[in-house]
Amino acid sequence: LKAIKARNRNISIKDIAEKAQVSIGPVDKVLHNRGGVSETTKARILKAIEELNYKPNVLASRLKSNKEYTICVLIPGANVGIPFWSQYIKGFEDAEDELSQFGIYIEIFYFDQNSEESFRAQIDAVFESNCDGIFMVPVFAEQTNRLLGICDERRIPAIFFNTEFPVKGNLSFIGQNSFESGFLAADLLSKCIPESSSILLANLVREADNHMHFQERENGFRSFFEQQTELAGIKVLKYENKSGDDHAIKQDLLKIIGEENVKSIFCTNGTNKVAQIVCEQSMKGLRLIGYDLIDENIDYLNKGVIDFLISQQPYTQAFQGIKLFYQFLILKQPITETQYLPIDIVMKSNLKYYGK
Amino acid sequence: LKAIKARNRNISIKDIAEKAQVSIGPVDKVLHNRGGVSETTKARILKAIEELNYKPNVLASRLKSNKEYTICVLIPGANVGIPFWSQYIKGFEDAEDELSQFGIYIEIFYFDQNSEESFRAQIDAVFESNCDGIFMVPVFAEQTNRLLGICDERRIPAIFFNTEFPVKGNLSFIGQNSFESGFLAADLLSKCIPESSSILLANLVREADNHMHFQERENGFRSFFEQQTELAGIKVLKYENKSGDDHAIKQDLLKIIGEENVKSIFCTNGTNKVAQIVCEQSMKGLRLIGYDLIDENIDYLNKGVIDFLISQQPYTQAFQGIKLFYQFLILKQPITETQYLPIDIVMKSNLKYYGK
DNA sequence: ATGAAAGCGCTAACAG
DNA sequence: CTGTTAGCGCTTTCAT
Repeated sequence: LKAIKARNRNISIKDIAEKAQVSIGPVDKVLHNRGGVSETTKARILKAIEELNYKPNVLASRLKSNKEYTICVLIPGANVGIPFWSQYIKGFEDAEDELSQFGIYIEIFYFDQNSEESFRAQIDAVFESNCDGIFMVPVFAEQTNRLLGICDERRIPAIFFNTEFPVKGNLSFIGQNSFESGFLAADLLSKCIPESSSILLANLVREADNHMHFQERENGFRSFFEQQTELAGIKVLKYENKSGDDHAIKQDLLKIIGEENVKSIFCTNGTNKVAQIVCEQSMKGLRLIGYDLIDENIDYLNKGVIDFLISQQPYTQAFQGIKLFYQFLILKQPITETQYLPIDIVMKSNLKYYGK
Repeated sequence: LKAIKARNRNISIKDIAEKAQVSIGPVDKVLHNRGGVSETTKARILKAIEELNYKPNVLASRLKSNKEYTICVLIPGANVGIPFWSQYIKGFEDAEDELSQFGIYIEIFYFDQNSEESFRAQIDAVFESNCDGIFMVPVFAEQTNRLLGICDERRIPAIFFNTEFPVKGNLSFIGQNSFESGFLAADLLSKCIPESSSILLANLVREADNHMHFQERENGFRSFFEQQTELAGIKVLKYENKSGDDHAIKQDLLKIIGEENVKSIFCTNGTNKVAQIVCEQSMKGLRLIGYDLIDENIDYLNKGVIDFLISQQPYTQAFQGIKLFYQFLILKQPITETQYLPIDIVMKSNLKYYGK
C-alpha cells in the first residue's frame, strides 16, 4: 500500500505559509475559518493548501488544543441491565476508550421509553450541558423535531441510532434496515417450512414508541413472498394484539395455530412472549424467528424454542456511531448518510459471538 | 462514562520527574528501558509512575518520534482479484488509512499458494525489508516454523490469520473457529431438512495447503448430530475426492444423490464445484451450504442454488489484525491470544452487507 | 548518571 | 490584517 504511504507526506502549515508567502498565523486562521485575513492572502493560502494537498496533523492539533468534546447519548433507560441495551453501553465504553485521546467523551442521558415527558426533560438536560454532538434514539417525534430545531440553531450535529426517523437535512442514521431484515427473515423461514403451510406473523407492540420499523419488518417479510411465485403454497396470517393482555394473546395464538396449518411464526416484536407460549405447549417442529438478543430470548434460543434471532448489532451501532462524531469533529469529514449495518442471523450455535 | 474521563488525567513525565525529584531525562530512559539510570533513582521513578498511574500520551510521543513501523503481510497471491481475497486488501487499506497517523504502514507480500518455494522466498523477502511485525497466512508448516524462529530471534511479533497454526509461544491468531462453523452449519441444515434424510458432506480439497480447518469443519458438523439424539433419522454421508477430476466428481456425486435420500449438502470446501453440478441438474429442494463469498459462490447464491454461505469475514480479519499491531507497537499492550470472529450466515437476502 | 534544551506540527494569544 | 511567540507532552542529543 505504498500509494497511501506516499500520500502522507509531511506537508505542514509551515510549508503552506512559505508557499503562500505569509507566516503561519494567517494560515491557521484560514484553516479554521476564523476570519481576519484579507481576501487576497486568503486566496493565496487556499491555493497553496490545495496544491500541496495539505492534510492537517490531527495528533499535533490535538496535542496543542486540548479541546474536549462531549457527545451526549440519549437512550431509553428503563431497560438498563438488559443485554440488548447493555451492549450499547459496552460500545460506548470502547469507543470512548479509543477516542478519549482525541478529547472525545461521552455522557449518557437515560429517558423512560414510555414517557414523552421524560424524553422532553432529558433533551433539555442535554442542551443544558455543553455538548458537541448528540447520538440518540428518536422515540417521540414531536420532541425529536424540537431537538432538531435547536441543533440546527446551535450547529450541533445529531445522529440517530436504533430507530429511523424521517427527516431531511444533513443527518445520519446508524442501525438496521428494517425492511430488509423482514425480507431476510422470510427468506430464511421459507427454507425451513413445508411447501404448503401457514406462517403466523405476530405483532404484539404495546409501547408508545415509534412503530415504524415493526411495520417495515412486516412489509419486508411480505414482500419476499410476493416475489416468490413458487412459494404460492405458503400463506401468511397476521395476528396483532396491542392490548398487553397476555392471557388473551395466548388464547388467540393457540386458537390460530390449532385451526390453521401454522408451521412457523415470525415476530416483528415481542418474540419472548410468543416463545413463552410456544414453550409451555412444547410444540415440536414449529419454527420461530424474532428479533433482539434480550435475556429471555437468549434463554429460549438455547432451549431450542426460538430458532433464529435477528441481531440489531447494538454494540456496533454504538461504537461506529461515536466514531462518526470523531470523523466529523476531529477529522472534519462530512457526516455520512444513513448507514445500515449487516443483518446477522443468530442461532444457538453462534450466539456466543453476539454479546453475552 | 465519567469514570473513564477522570482516569485520563494529564499526568505527564514532568509530573513524574517532579515527584521522583529528577529531571525528565532519566524518566524517559526508565520508561523505555534504555538503561543508564542508577538503581536508586530508577526505583524512585518507577514508584512515582506507579503512584501517579501514569499513562503515556501516545499523540505527543508519536508527534516527536516520527518513527515508522512497517507491518509485512504475507498472503496467497494467486487469488488476487477474487472478492474473498480482495476483501482482505480492503481491510488492510482501511487499517492503514486509520493508523498511518501513528506511523504504521503495510507492505504486502504475495506468494503462490501452491508453491512452498514461493512461500519460502517471500518469507526471505519479508526479513530483508525492515519489518516491525508480520501478519500472515501460515500455509506451509515447515517454512512457517522457520519464520517463527527468526521472529523469535529478532523479536518481531507475528500474527496469523485465516488459517490456524499449532504453536506455542506468545502468538495470536485471528479468524474463524472452524469447528464451530461446522457445528453451526449442521444446526442450520438440521432445521431445513426432512426428519429422516441424508446429508452429504463433500470435501474436494486438492490444494497443497493446510487442510486442518477443513477437517475441523467436518468434526464440528458431525459433532452437532452426535449431540442431538432426536435427529437420529439424519444420516451423514461423506464424499471425498482430491483428484481434481471434475468429471469423476460429478459422476460420483450424482450417483450418491440418486441412490441415497440426500436432501442437503455441506461443503467443507469447493462449494462452487458442487454448486455447479447441482445447478446443471436443477435439483429442486436440495439445500446447499458452504464457505466463502467468492464470485462463483455469490452467483450461485443469487440464483438460489446455494442456500447459505458461511463468511470468514476477511475484511474484519485484516482490519482487526492490523489493529492488534497498533495496540502492541504503539499502545504497548500485550498481544491478545487467539481471537475468533463471529460466524456469519450469508444468504441472498443479506449478501450485500458482506462485501460485494 | 543526570540535566538542559531543541523541536515534532499545531493553536491561540498578543504585538505590531 | 499579519507576524511572532509560547507551549501541548514527548524524544533525543549534548553538556555537565
